[in-house]
Amino acid sequence: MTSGEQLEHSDQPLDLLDARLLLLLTDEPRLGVLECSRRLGVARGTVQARLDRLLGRGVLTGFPPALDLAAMGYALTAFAVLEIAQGRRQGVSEGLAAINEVCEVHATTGQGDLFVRMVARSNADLQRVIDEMVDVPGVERLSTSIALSTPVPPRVRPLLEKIT
Amino acid sequence: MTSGEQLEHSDQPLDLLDARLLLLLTDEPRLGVLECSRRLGVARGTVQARLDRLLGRGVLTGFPPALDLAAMGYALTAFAVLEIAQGRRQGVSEGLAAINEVCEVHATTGQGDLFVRMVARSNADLQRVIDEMVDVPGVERLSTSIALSTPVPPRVRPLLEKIT
DNA sequence: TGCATCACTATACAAGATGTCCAGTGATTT
DNA sequence: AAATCACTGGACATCTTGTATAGTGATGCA
Repeated sequence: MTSGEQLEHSDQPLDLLDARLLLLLTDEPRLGVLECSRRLGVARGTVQARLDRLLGRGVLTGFPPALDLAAMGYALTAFAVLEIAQGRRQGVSEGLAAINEVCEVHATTGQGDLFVRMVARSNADLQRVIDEMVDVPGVERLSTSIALSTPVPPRVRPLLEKIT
Repeated sequence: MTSGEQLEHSDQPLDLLDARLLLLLTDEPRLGVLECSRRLGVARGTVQARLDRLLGRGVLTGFPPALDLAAMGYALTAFAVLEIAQGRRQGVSEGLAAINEVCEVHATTGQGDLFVRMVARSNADLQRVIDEMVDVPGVERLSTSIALSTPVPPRVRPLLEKIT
């Protein structure tokens, strides 16, 4: 009876309903399928199908718990740019991955070869983490900077709102 | 009858059960409270109480949907280090926050003043995003590097496993 | 030593959600 | 015109949730 979304299915990865659903789940991630369907004004089966499709396509990869590292005792977040010996990226990456406090590593263009995000409990602890990184075979130069504040915390919301 | 965790409550932010619970939810985030209690071998009420406590303390901040930006059409991730005019951090941060493709901004020590993570659909699109950033009043210098690969994707698992 | 407190177990019950069907409808494709 | 597709709306049994309560062992404190 109702209906009326714009259905230019596939090709365009996300349509309006997908975006609204993801936005809803972004704001209240523990909502069940039924509650989502009520809020969006569509049938439950539709929400279920959309979620399945998003998961299947790999757009939605899951609902991991978001942890506040600071609240867990990791007061510091720091970034490191490192230059590595030619052809050692694989090995260095593995070495970095073995360090617990290393939260993220990217290979980048530009002067630095690898870019690392890490956390530490204190300055002394950060020193220890840095030392561990320097000790990884293949690491030639490492420069660190500490995050003083985070004016824009990690977000995807604006990209979804753009669709809406 | 059973029991036997180490209960050195509070002070230590996370105990063994907390860590195991968070690890479980990291791996299978859509598990319900009941299923978690079964897997962990504790009573449902215990899991419920732990989750409430973690949420209350702010260690667990929620279960946001994890989106694969690449699958959403944002093929590129890039980082920018920018230097800004003295005393303009607030304003610049707001300007950056207004750009949809800006996913994260940190103020850092070291040469650059702000560090930005952003995404784009293509090289041309990235150019557009960079131009928008340069146009933010107060931005004096901007250098960009593109993420070629991500040897270590964002993770907190190792920090939890350390507790276990 | 003795009592209060705390975290946990174990169980219960009503209310609600989920997984899974299916028939029906309108729009799009062929 | 027929087939296809996404969606609606309803139904059903089964499972989960929110909430409560009594009982147990360990810890803390007077």
